[in-house]
Parts: sequence; C-alpha cells; structure tokens
Amino acid sequence: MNKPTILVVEDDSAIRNLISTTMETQEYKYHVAVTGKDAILEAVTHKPDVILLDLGLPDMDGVSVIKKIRTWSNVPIIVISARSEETDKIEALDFGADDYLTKPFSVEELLARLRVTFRRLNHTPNSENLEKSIFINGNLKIDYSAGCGYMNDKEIHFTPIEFKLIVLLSKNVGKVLTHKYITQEIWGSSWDSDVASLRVFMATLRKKIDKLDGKNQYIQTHVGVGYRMLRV
Amino acid sequence: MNKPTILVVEDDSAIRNLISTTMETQEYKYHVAVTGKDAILEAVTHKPDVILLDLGLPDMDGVSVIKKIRTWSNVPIIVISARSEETDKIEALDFGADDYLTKPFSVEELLARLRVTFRRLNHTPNSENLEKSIFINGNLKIDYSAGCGYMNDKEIHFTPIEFKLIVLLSKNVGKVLTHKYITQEIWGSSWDSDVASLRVFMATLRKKIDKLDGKNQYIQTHVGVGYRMLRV
DNA sequence: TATATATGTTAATGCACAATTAATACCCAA
DNA sequence: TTGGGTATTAATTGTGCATTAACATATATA
Repeated sequence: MNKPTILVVEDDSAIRNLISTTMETQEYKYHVAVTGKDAILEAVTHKPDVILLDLGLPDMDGVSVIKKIRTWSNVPIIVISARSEETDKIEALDFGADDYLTKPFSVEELLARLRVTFRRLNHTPNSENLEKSIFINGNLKIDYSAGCGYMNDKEIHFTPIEFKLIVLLSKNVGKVLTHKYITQEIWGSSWDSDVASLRVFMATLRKKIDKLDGKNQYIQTHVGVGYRMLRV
Repeated sequence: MNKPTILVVEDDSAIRNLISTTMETQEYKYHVAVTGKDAILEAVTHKPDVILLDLGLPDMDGVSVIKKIRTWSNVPIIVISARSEETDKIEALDFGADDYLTKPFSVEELLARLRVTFRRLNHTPNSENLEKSIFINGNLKIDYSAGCGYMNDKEIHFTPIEFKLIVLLSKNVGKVLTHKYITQEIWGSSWDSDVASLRVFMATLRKKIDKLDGKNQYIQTHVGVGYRMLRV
C-alpha cells in the first residue's frame, strides 16, 4: 500500500483539529466526518484504509456506526472515546472495532497503533491483491505477483519496460490500446520519441512471445491507432 | 479457524493462573511459557494463533522476544505489561506488537481484544499456520525459529540483517521483490542509502549462498526492479 | 502502380544501475 | 576504555537497458 487513507470521525472541533494537524505532519491522506451519517457516507465513497471513530457523535450512537459499516466492510476501525468504562470498550470491540483508545489519548500512541494497522494491511493479503495474479493466454503465462512471465512453461526474462508493457497488454486482452494510452501508462507522458521506442519494445516482445510460439500470434498492430493482444 | 491456540507468556504465577483459568472457562486451547527463551521455543513448536506476552520476563527483554519472533512470524502478539509509559507502548507496538494492555488489566477487556484478533484471523486467510519453520531449497536450509541457516548441512553464520533478508527472500521464493519493498521490510523506511546497503548485503549473502553451492544460483537480480530467490 | 506515410528491425551509444572491495562509523560486551 | 563484530558509506569497476538513428518493409491512398 502506498498512501493509506484515513477517515477521521470526530465532532469535537478541538480534537478534530489536533488529529488533522497530526495527520498532516505525518503526511497521511485523510478525510473528515463530523456526524455518524457523514461517516458512513464517507466510508462508502472514499473507501478509507482505516477509520478513526469517536463514539460520542451528535446524531447517532458510535456503536451503531460500527455495526452499519460492518455490514459491508472490514475496514479497520480504531475507536477514540471519552468513555473509559470497561463495558463500553467491550461493546465496541465486540461489535467490530479493532482498537479502543480513551480520551485524553496520547498522539504518539495513536500514531503507533495506526502504524500497527498499516503494517497489518501490508502483511495480510486483502481482497485487492487477491485478484487473480496469474494470467494465461495460450502458451503465454504471466505471473503478476511474482513479476515474471513464461512461454511454454519456460521462464522468459523481461526488462522492466517490457514487463510493464506486456502486463498492460494482457490486462486489456482483446482491446486495442492507442499509442498515446500506452506511452502515457509507461512513460507518464507521451512524446513522439516514446512511440519510436514503443516500436522497438514491441519488436523485442514479439521476438520473445510470437516467435517462440510458432503458430499463435499474440500482438497485433492496428495501423494509425495502436496495438492489441489477441486472445488465442 | 476452529480452535485457536494461545501462548501465554508470563512469569508472575498469580497473573499466569488468572489467565490460565480464564482460558479454561472460555475453553480456549493454550500453552504457557515463563521465560523469553521458553516463549520463543513454544512459538516455534506449537505455532500459536495468538501470543499473550508479558514484557517483564526474568531472562530477557520482552521487546527482544517480539523482535526475535518477528524475524520469521507474523503471529499476533498482545502485550500485557506493568509499564504504562507511553514510550514503552510505542516501542513494543513499533517492534511488532499488535496490541498493548497495561496491568492491572480487565479480564473482560483482554477477552474482547482476543476476540478481535480471532475475528481478524478468521476473515483474513493467513498462511501463517501453513508455514513450516524450516525452509529447504536445493542445498540451502533455513531454520526460521533457530535463527540460522545451513548450506550442504553445514551451518553458516548470518548477521541479524542478513538473516532478515534471507528470510524475506525465502518466504517469497520465486517472487521478484522490489528494492522499496525489501528496504521497507528491513529498515522500516526506504532511503536511497538503504538501497546501497542492500547491495552490500546481497553481495555478502551471495558469497555465503551462491558461491558455496558451485552450480546453483539462488539470488537473481532484476535490474531496475529488485531481487528474487529462485527455486532450484 | 506509384508515392507517401506508418511500422518493423537491427545495431550502436550513453547512461543509469549494480557488484564488489575497502574504509569508516557504530554498538555492545568484557 | 578497548576490541570484535556489524552496519553503513564511499569509491571503483562492470553490466544491462533504454534510447536513438538508420534503414527495411509494410500499408494506405490517389
């Protein structure tokens, strides 16, 4: 995960500002919600990686917010609450909270617990990277997660750009990708010289893909437009 | 997960008994360790799903226990400590603890936090339990728990970072690991200078691994990307 | 068919990245 | 404080890759 997004739910403006400025100094991306309704809406629209949730919201009970979010998401929720009663903690934790801090809380501890959450997000494969990591098309195989490709079950070496390119093509099998789109994706910007390079890379890719598989053609040229990987 | 196993690490017999009886009333499966050495040994042999760790152990620092276990395992660790200092908490959390309770603690809260952990274990498919503590690849053998490696059944000494590195590589055999990922895992943050260091470590690792095994190559460079351990 | 334009292919160059060794800084224990 | 083992930094040499240019071939249009 590159930059985790945090949703801060807190109605007390003083604490909200404290947290906000903390988030900024840490250069975390974050959104803010003041009410429970806002919180749920934000959770839906922005898909935060973590939620910092105050239990004492003006419009609805904090635990209800947790329950609601838990009906469709397992996003980590760290509760920050003024209530230090044991029963409150247990209720919140059992209804889906992942951690519970009582006010007044230490900013450093909050950050440490956030780091724990991030660490876990990185270590446990979440639904995002569970997406199929192996692409198969004819005799061509690409293992996205391992970062390598195979032809007839024999590994072939790809340079970084070559790999980027074949990943791009394979993720869009059957679709024609324009020169502009491809160069944008690979070099970030589209120059004429990049298109010239692109042709060279296509040549080497074809040497590695098409020529090794005598009969099948994987990469097709669309004159004046771009390229396309064929489903064979 | 049907019946999670808990490892209880606590030298104070009163608290140990308190926790033990609690575990029994909950019908949790559990093991007990009194020293840090025991704890590490138990963690290896019984592969607990969760570890409850007291920081004040007689033989070694609790944080050292965390660090040690974290070199080869991501098992959730809940710290139970008499130290309520913020810095202690942050240190433990940053070195790999998942949660931190201060004594005297509420049994009910402990149970709630355990349930949070179990919940997480259930809906994040973790490979932890499947892992063996001994990794074998060609003539290379790594004993994660003992913290040492063998080449042709002869022990080779690894420095701490070297060991972390080879564990990381071995746990991702066949996968290309990016510079950024590796430096993040080992140093926690990714600086250019870390990549320079990484290269030095790779050189020494190769001297210890590749060069000792005349024919097989274990570590492969992916220029501009990172490194990969090959399954030989 | 002729001509222009677009694409394919190959080889050469320069640069960024990588390997390796040595030197320095750091850390812990005696 | 000192010494042994590690980590990090610096400096040198080596290598692979991206890019460019030059030329060959293909495709489109009149």
